Amino acid sequence: MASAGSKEGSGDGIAELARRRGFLWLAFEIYGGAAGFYDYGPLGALLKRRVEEAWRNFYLKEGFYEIETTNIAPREIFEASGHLESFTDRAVVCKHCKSFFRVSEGVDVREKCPECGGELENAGEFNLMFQTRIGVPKGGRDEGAQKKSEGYLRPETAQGIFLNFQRLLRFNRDKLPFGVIQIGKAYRNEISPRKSLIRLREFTMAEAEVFVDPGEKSNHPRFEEIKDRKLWFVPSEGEEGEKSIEEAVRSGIIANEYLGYHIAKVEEFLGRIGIPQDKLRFRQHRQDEMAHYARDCWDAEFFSERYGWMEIVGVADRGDYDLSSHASHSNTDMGVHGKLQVREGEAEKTKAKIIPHVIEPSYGIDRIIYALLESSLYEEQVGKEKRKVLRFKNEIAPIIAAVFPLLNRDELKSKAKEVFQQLRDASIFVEYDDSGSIGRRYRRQDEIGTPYCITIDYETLEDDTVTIRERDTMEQVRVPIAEIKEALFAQYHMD
RNA sequence: GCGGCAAUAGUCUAGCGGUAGGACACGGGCUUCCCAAGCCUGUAACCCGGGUUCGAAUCCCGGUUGCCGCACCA
Repeated sequence: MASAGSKEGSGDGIAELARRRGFLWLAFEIYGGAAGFYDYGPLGALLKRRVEEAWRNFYLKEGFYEIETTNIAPREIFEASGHLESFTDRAVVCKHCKSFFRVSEGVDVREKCPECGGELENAGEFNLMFQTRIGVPKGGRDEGAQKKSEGYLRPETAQGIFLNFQRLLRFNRDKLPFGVIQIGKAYRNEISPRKSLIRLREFTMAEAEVFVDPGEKSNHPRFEEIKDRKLWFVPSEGEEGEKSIEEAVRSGIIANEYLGYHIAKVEEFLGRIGIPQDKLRFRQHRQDEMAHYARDCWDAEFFSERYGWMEIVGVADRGDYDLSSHASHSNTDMGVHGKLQVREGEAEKTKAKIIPHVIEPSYGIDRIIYALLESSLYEEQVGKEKRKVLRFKNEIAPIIAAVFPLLNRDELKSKAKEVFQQLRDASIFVEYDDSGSIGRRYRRQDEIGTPYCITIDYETLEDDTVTIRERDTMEQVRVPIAEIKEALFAQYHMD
C-alpha cells in the first residue's frame, strides 16, 4: 500500500523531472543556451495551456472580456506609461568592493561608495526594456526621427488594455465598472535572470484590469460572497496573521473592497488549480518597493521548498495613473460620466467626469507553473520502490488518461488501440503505451501526473469492460467501455 | 553585474595526463493476467573556443550555462 507520500526535501528533483519528461527545457540549448529563456516541451506546453484556459474561464465567469494586443509598441507609449523613465537607469559601480548602485537612488559617480568608501566608476546605462526599430527610420541622423522609430517589447501586457480604454468603455456601453483580461508574453531584460522559471527575460503574464469609479471602490457588489474567506496577510506595517477579507478591509489593512475582492479571487483561482493554501500568503509592498504606477500592491507569494517565498501574483491598485497619463500624453479624453454627485441642499446636477481607477491582478504564469510542478511532486514508498507522482488537479493535468493492454499480446493490443482511438475521437486527450510491464507503465504516467490509466485485459475481450486506475490511490474500478467517456468527463470537469 | 563552486550518454555519476566505465531510463526480443520484477540484446556522452603537451575529458586562459552569496527585481 502507498504511504501518505512525502514531499521532496529541496525541490531539486522537479527540475530534473521537468527536463527529462519534456516539461521545460533551457532555450537555445544546442548553442550553449541563454540565461532567462526557457522553452516548454510537449507536456509543459499542455500544462501551461490548461492553466491559461482555467484562468481565462475563471475571469470570463466574472464577466470580463479578453482582448489581445501587440507585443511591440512605439516609444511614446512607454514615455507615457512611465516605463521608459523607470526602466532606464544609469548605474555606478564601486572599484573597490564592486557594489552596484543606481544613479536614481541618489548615488553619484563623484561620491564615495556608501558600502566601503571606495572610488566609484560609471557602469553604464541599463534598460530593462528590449529596444527595437519600427520600420526604416527617416531623417538619417536626426535625433527626433530616430526616436520616433524606436520601439520596445512590452514589459507588461497591461498597457495594451489602457490604450484601448475608450474603445473598451464604448464596448461596455459607457458603464463602469468593467474588467478586461489579457494573456500574453512580456519581456524584461533582467540583469541577472535566475532560478528556473522565476525570473525570465521572456515570460507569460495573465493580467486583468478592472476599471472602477473611484467613489465606488469601497463598495464591491459581490463583496458579500467572499468576505468571510480567511487568508494569511503580511501588511507593510503591523502584525502578520490570518484574517478574513472583511476584517482586513474594515481594519484598513486592505484599502478598499475592490482590492479585497480581487485578492480573494486570486486566492480562489490559485486554490482551484492546486496551489496549496498553506503555502500561500499575501504580502503588501512597502512604499519603497512599489512600482512607479502603484499606490498599493499586494503580492500573492508561494513558499517554494527550493527558493523560499516568491511572488506569483501581484494585485495592484494603480489608481488613475495610467489613464490620466495616457490622456495627457495622447491628448485623449479618458473621462467617464460618473454617478450623479448631488449633495444635500445643492441644486447642481451636473454629472462630473471622472477618471476611473484600476485594480489589477497580474499573474506570472511561468512562476505559477513552477509552483505547481514543485508543490505537486510527491515521493512515496510503495513496497521496495519509490514512486514519483505529480498530483496535478484533473483540470490542469497535461494528459487525462493513458490506455494500456495488460499484456503485450496482439489481441489485447488491438483492443486497447481501438479504445484509445475511440477516446481520441471523442476529443479526450489520452496516450497509448504497451511497452514494458504494466507497473512500469503506471509509473510513467504517475510521473507526468496523468490522473487515470485504462487497462484492457482478457475480461475486456469477453464483456467489454476495462479497469480505470486512479493515480493517487492506485485503486481500480471496472467500467464498461461505453461509459469510459462519461466517467472521465465527470471526473475531469468536476474537481 | 561582482565573487565562489561546477559542467562526462536522456538522467545520475566514475575516471583527474595515455583504450571513457557503471547505474537508471530508452529501443528490440523472451517471459509475465495489474503496480519501476527477471533474462538476452541494442542505441547512447567528455559544454564551446583557444593554449600547454608526443598525447588533454583530465592542466592553463577565455566564453557559455547552472548552483550559492552580494547587488538588481520598475
